[in-house]
Amino acid sequence: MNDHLYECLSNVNRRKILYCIGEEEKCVNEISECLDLEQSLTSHHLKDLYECGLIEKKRKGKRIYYKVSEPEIIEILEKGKELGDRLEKRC
Amino acid sequence: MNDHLYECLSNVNRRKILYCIGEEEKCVNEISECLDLEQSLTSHHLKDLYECGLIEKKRKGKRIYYKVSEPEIIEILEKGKELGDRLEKRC
DNA sequence: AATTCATATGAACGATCATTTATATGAGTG
DNA sequence: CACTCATATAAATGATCGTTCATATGAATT
Repeated sequence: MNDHLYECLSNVNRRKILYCIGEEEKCVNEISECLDLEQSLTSHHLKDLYECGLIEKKRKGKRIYYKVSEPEIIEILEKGKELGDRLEKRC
Repeated sequence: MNDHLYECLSNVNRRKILYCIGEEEKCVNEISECLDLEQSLTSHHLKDLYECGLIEKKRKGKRIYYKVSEPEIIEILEKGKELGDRLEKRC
């Protein structure tokens, strides 16, 4: 998984998580609810994102809060999304 | 495969192909040799890239030349690479 | 039209991935 | 200390992906 950024970004749920915590940090439950994903699945994806260095975590009491470590990733995602949309419309 | 750009970019050989034909258009054999990939594997990846809209093809005699359709993709790849490197060094 | 060169395609297979289920860890609370 | 809340992890499974091998297509050449 940790080979390259783009492998980590290839999964739509991981991209959604990045968008979701891009605005403000959130705990695992919030992310799960926000994206309607099972808690354990969210945890798995958070692990991948964390090992890739894309997100940071911080414990506050029982909860663990995650946030994007490099805000630039959101810009890259946006650029990719724009390009993707443009390519689709072409066909 | 055609769901989203990032799924197409997740494979390292496809990314290499994009870099390879980013500078100037090349035929399949040239791409194969350039990246040391089997011809059929190259063709498979070219098909994926083509269906994603990332590349264009043009026949000249026996050969088929491929080029990047949206040069912006190279910039996005570069940005991703820079970010990926930065994230790795952090650890 | 048969042959050759360039590329594409299809089937097969192992490898990796995404998801679910069940369970473990670990911090706070009564 | 027992309990519960929040999160993590491990095992299992089906799905998808990357690659290889064999073969097909299609254009040029003889």
